[in-house]
Amino acid sequence: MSEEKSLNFIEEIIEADLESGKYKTILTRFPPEPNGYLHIGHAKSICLNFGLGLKYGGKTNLRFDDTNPVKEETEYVDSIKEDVQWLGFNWEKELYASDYFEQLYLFAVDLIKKGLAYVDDSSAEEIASLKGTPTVPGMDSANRSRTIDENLQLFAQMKAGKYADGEKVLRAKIDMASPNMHMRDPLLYRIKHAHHHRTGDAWCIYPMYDFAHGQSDSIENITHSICTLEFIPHRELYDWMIDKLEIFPSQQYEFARLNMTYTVMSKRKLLQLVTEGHVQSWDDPRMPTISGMRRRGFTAESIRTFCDKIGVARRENMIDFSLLEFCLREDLNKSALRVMGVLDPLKLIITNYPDGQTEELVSENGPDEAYGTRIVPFSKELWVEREDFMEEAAKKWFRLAPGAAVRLKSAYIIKCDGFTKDANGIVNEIHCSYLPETKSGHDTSGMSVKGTIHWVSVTHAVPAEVRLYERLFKVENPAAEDGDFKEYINEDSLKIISNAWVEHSLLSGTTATRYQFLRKGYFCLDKESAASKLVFNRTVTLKDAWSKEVKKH
RNA sequence: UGGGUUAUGGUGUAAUGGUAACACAACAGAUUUUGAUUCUGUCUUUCUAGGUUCGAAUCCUAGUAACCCAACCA
Repeated sequence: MSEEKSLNFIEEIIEADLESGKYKTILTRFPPEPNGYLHIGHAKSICLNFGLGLKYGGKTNLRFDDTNPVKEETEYVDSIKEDVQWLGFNWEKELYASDYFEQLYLFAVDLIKKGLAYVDDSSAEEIASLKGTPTVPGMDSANRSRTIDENLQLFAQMKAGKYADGEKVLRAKIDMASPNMHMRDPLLYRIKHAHHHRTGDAWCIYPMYDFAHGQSDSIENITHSICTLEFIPHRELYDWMIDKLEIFPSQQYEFARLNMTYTVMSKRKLLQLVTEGHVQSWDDPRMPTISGMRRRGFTAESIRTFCDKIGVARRENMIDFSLLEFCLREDLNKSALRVMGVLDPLKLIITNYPDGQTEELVSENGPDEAYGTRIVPFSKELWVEREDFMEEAAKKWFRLAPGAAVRLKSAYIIKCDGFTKDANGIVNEIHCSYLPETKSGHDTSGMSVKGTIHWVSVTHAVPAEVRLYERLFKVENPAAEDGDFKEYINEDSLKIISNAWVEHSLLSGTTATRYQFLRKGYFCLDKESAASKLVFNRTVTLKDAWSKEVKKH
């Protein structure tokens, strides 16, 4: 009651249904086809359906819409279950449309007996040409007037395997002149002599979406069947089936699917990215798949927050990728361990520091005291970030440059005295002197500097590979551009750094550990990482006011 | 004989006839041993034209634009 947040349109419907007594409790479902991996668009649907169940004390089923055996595989079933669980949701029942094949077959027989379905011998082409167009009414098939007995016999023979693929179909008898193309005698069953991932070879006829989905909802007593906008034209048929079959009246509601800038969101396109090698796999960290995002280091919490923030409505949308990044950073900032890692190393020598000496300095692990501290070794030679040094300081430059002073995080203030270059004219060493009285936590100097930089001790550092990811596409909406969407792929979306140095403490992490490399971004261990060779993914950068400053000039 | 759906700042989402608000983005500034975080502030909105009303984002009329529908896919 204290929650003032306004309801989305589906919540309004549910509250009205609960209040009127239409339902005592609600039952929703998340109904993926197991023909690919789940992506962030599915996450919106998952959060919606499971969220509604949770919010209103109802339940949510996970139902696999597995009515097309040639596209579906157990591998996908497994990944979908893993992804839903990872997102933090528990389903009431794990169900399959294929569980209902027998019941669905009986429904079809019922329809035939009622004179509302018939077997058609027409080819796919003939059916298409008789269908008409949106502006031209269709025409009846010659088989439309078959007797009920004949239809019953033919359908039984279809089931028995008497016919080859495509030889016959079962159609609903509705209205070939309907303005809704889906009502022009839609196909109910087609013949496919194919192996099904669950029913094996038990069936050679398979129900179409329109004869499986709504009926499955009804069998399960789903109260609110939520799908995306493109199914609006199917709703008339959905209702027709329930009416004619006289079964539980589930109701379909549609919302707008998620679109996000700089990525694509269709399984077909994502599949192409994988099969054509534009990315490595479905869980490539650049992919908008749940598994890709998980591997990249996204937290389930951040994805849930994102889905909550984008809302649920019925108009087309294009969400800024930056909103997702905002939700990610907001969550990671609360929990990521603060560590130091140098991605583009440049050697810094503290000329007045004793040779061979090591100090154990203390550095904080997290955003607040509760995270405690750890020891970070310090010595005469350090790796620092190459981009933290300029031969000639720019305006507003707070970092290293000849004559400039900076603080080494958790260590000392140092002053840059000079640098050397290699034979190619590339800077290879920076020479600095440190101020012993500026030791972190014990600073008695009263000095203050504008810049603080991260570092790792050369003799103590651990080598690591770091993978940096950029957006996968160069344009906001690749699907809407002229030509093939793949022309807009960002060829520089993956940058592999093989010579990074990180602090020793990173040897003890797991893939579940979230790190903030100070000043560089949020990172996590990749699944390919090993003790012998650490591999990190950059989940997301930190916001960077300096790079904006640079771009301005 | 076409039908359906949707229009609110740069992007999303609210406001259910009564002060157009919240978040992201952008832009300024303060704090900072992360140019991060945090904090403060600025910026821009009801598709168009009529109408009803004391009062319209909301109701009415007529337009306009975008998206969806003619797979033996889901």
